[in-house]
Amino acid sequence: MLRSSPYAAERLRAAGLRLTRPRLALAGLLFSNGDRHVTAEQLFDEAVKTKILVSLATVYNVLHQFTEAGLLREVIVEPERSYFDTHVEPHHHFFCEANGILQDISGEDVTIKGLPAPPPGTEIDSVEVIVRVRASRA
Amino acid sequence: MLRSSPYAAERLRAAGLRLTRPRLALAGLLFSNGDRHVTAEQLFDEAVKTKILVSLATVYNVLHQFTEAGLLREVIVEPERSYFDTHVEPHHHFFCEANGILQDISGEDVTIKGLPAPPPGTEIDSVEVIVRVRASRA
DNA sequence: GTGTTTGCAAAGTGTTTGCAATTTA
DNA sequence: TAAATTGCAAACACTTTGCAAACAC
Repeated sequence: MLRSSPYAAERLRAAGLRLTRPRLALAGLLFSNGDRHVTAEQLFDEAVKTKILVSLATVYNVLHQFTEAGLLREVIVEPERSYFDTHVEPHHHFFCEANGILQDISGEDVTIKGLPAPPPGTEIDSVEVIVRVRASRA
Repeated sequence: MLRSSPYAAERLRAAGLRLTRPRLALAGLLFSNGDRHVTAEQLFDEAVKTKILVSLATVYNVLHQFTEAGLLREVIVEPERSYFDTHVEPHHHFFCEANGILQDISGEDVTIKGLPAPPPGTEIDSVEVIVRVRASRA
């Protein structure tokens, strides 16, 4: 039983992942509507609402499989929850703790100057800017 | 029973915190040796080694009390652990996941250009750069 | 003395895992 | 059919909490 957007199937195949019902369904939710930032729980709830039968454990598994396959990127902004971002190119984020909303900042527009060399014996893996915001009391 | 470095006592008093044995002992560990980045578990282990009797729960409580009092700053770089930084001024970090080591990057040397305005209705709380590094295969 | 803080153990939260049953290719 | 994946429930790691006893001021 393999039915979903052909686009999702495409991406999974390209990433070398088998086309299973949960993967196709979740890929459909994730990749059909522009850039998204979701937690496992959010995606699970969405799946349930959309009448997709998946277990929460599978949502976690799939999120990690997608991340390893380069289809997602994990964003760490809260100690108690992981966010997954469908935008995998280097870029930055606004994060509002009050409502848990992450928002992309294009990586190309931002320049960072004055970074020292990484500690001896290490090399830079990624550079990420997190701009924490709060509701303005205006 | 209140014995510890007078410096620690000083800071606690200034922050409006009662001078309790656990607080004084942990403040001694935290603030006597320049800037530090610790997890609750690390600080607890250190306390145990130093023959300081504190429960892990109290270490958590104290870390949060110190954070609220402005003596520490929480740094979020891993989903499964919180780090606490004795350096509370705005600054940035190198982080090596392989060994869990955080290292300060002075905030003054770094300039970030091209950040867009924060989302409508919000204002910037903090801007933090996290440079993830890995052991170089040199 | 009064209100705060501690420590313990239990509860909580988000996440991972073991394994039999199912499904993909 | 062989190998991979799923779902469930149990296990996990880290953190928080409830509450009686201990302590600071």
